[in-house]
Amino acid sequence: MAMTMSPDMVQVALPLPLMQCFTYRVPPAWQDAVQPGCRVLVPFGRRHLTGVVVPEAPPASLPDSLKPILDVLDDEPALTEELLQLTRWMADYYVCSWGEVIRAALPPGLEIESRRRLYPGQPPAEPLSERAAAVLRLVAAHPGITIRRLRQELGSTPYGLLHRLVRAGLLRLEEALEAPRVQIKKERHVRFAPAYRTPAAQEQLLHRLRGARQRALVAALQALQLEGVTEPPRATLLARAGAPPATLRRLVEQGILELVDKEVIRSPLEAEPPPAPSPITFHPEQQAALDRIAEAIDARRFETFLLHGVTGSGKTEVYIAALKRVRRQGRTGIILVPEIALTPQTVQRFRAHFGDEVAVLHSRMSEGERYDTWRQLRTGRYPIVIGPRSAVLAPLENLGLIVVDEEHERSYKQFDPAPRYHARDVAVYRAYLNNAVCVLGSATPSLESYLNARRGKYTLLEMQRRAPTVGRTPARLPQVRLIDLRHTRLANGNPLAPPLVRAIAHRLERGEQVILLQNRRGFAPVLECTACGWSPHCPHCSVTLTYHKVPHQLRCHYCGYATRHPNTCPQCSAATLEPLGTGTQRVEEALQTLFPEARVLRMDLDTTRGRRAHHHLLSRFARGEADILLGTQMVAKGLDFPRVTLVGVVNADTGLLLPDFRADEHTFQLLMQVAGRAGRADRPGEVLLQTRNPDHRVFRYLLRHDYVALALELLAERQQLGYPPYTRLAVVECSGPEETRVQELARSWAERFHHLQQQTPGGHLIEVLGPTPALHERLKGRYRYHVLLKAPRRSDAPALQPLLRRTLESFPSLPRSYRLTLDIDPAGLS
DNA sequence: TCGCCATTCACA
DNA sequence: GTGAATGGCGAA
Repeated sequence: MAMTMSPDMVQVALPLPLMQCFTYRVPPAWQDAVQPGCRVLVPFGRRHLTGVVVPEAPPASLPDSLKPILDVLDDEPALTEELLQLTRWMADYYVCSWGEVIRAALPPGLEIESRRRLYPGQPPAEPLSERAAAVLRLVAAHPGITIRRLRQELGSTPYGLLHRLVRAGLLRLEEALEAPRVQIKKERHVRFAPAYRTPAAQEQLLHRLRGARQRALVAALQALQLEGVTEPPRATLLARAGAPPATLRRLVEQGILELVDKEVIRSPLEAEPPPAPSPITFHPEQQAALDRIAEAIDARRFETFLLHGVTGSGKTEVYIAALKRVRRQGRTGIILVPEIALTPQTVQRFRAHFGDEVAVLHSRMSEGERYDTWRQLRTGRYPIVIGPRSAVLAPLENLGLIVVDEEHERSYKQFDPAPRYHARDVAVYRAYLNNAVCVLGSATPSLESYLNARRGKYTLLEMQRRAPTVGRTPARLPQVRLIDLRHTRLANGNPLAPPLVRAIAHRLERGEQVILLQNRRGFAPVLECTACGWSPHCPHCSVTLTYHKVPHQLRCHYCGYATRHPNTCPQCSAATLEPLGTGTQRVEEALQTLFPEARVLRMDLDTTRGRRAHHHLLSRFARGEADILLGTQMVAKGLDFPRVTLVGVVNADTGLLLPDFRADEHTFQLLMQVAGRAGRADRPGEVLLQTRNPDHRVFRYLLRHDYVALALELLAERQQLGYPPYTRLAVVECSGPEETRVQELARSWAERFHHLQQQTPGGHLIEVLGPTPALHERLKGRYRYHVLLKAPRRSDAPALQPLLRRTLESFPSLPRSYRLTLDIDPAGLS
């Protein structure tokens, strides 16, 4: 990809789902400033949008006249050549627009766009149609309402009506550029003007000044100077001098003091200095793994390692040692962790070794903090970044290492807005582009990575022993036992069987801690009328409503719909609605009844809404302020708690019953991970699993901590049944408000794909399955149908994307509010 | 014939 | 993803 280009026109990628770039003329004034990777403001249709200049040649055929770029928004390119190359590859691989990928690589909130807003005009002189009156009411209620918002309220955009209302003077339509939501934050600082910078001049000044307040201000600035602060913030100086702003203004007017604007960096890292590093000693397995990685780093060779190490085997120490090696070469590193594991404790472990070379990115940061961190990464201020999925696109140059910790975690796969990328796979490709090393770490690797390792595409490094904690013997793996719920009569609604209750009581007596996993939030997932069998469903989604006891509500976990709990069954009027099944709230209630003295922390989506709630809960538990940590899968990740000696899984079968070919793999991974929380110091740990399927192979292998045996069995099965990682999948989802329409569109899409494939030399490489209704056929008021595409042989997989793209391009445009979304390598059959 | 809506296309 | 042109349909 050549970075040189004819300066009078450029290709611009726009953040829209359009599979093409657009060509713009560059006015002479901008020709020196415009470079690939720069953000530019361009006219597009009747709108203005922020796009990014990409290093592409203009197409052979162009419209007669090109529109000009209106502004260049960056002095330095926002994206390096390397990131342009990476995002380009992602757009090709994930079959989405380059502009959409670029948007994911830039901090949010920077976009400048034009918006059209509506304001009330003259009052209507004659009676209006119902619809026109509705529009005027909306605009009167929300002056400055956007057209998009109006469409949401009305269901469609009545452009004709709007224009007539504007012509009649009943409405005003204004188009304006919206400022970016984030900007560089500046703070006013004060300093002496050049003539007063010497001590002598300042002394003279103090004699000359008449006002006591003016003298106090000058004296305060002098004092601050002696403390080493030559340009204090304005607020600091005023507070110190006890002077009003007017005094300062007068001194500035007299040319004695100057005001300067300084950039302020909003940083989520606490001002506290990084902690002291604890010494690292390596056991032989760690050393061997590190030696292999170090060799590739020293050779500056691209290589991907799968670091398969049991919980507590010391994977983080290996990451740190590898990163040190990379830093000694002057190269940089990215550490990816699942969002949930991104606690201050994780960050502190890296800060202990790398000090303020470490930057953090995560979703709970404000847009301002993210923007500032991104800018500092871009300038090279931080050579190390630790963050979730999106950090794989961080603007670091000279990359030497990318670590993907807990690489099997599904949160690495982006779903909601395109690009639907898998951060692990992007990490491997980015490492390849940089001749860097990629380390994928996990106690229970994804079958994709494990197969890649067995095939030699990745280098497999095994660490099967727990590392000794300093000065102690290594902790043993916890003992896992099953509680067979088929033989245990549970009292109505009691989710905890006697053996688990006894085990909990035992730990409480000894002052040890317990973690309980119940992978469902709320009180009960279903409410059912015992008289007629009716249960409440979401009006927008094809799912039952979950009963939440606090607050007393029925809630949809897919769209957020909430309603009051009905007192009687709306179908038969009986007052016999009974909660079925178990959620975290029910377990919490049971614990409070059984152990009124125990201090229980519940951790699920409902108790971790706040910015730091997640961290607060975990650190309270770590400090011993609670005895039992109860929650959804988020209790499986995160910290080490040395006093936890019991892990209980209230319903280990949740997840096994999902209609997903990865159900067994995911259940095993989750249970292994939560089991690893037990007994990490020198106290032995115990894991109790409540199940109705004690003979299930997942439990069989779990009892023996035997990942490899399960992986081999699952791999053999996947190969036989034709599932990934032996085949490649893509899902095309068609969604919209009307079921028959959605189904029809999905069917014609499948036919078009099939048809195009037949015309392609080489024959039928890709199987087309469906359309079928999605697992939850209706979500948020939209019906969903899936077409599954499958490349049965890996050698045929590269045919998938070009065919998808061609189908997409040749498919007629969809009606408003109907959508097609493509998901390459889907994480689950949702 | 007008107003309303869904459909379709262009956007550089 | 959005704005605007197009054409069919029912009400006047």
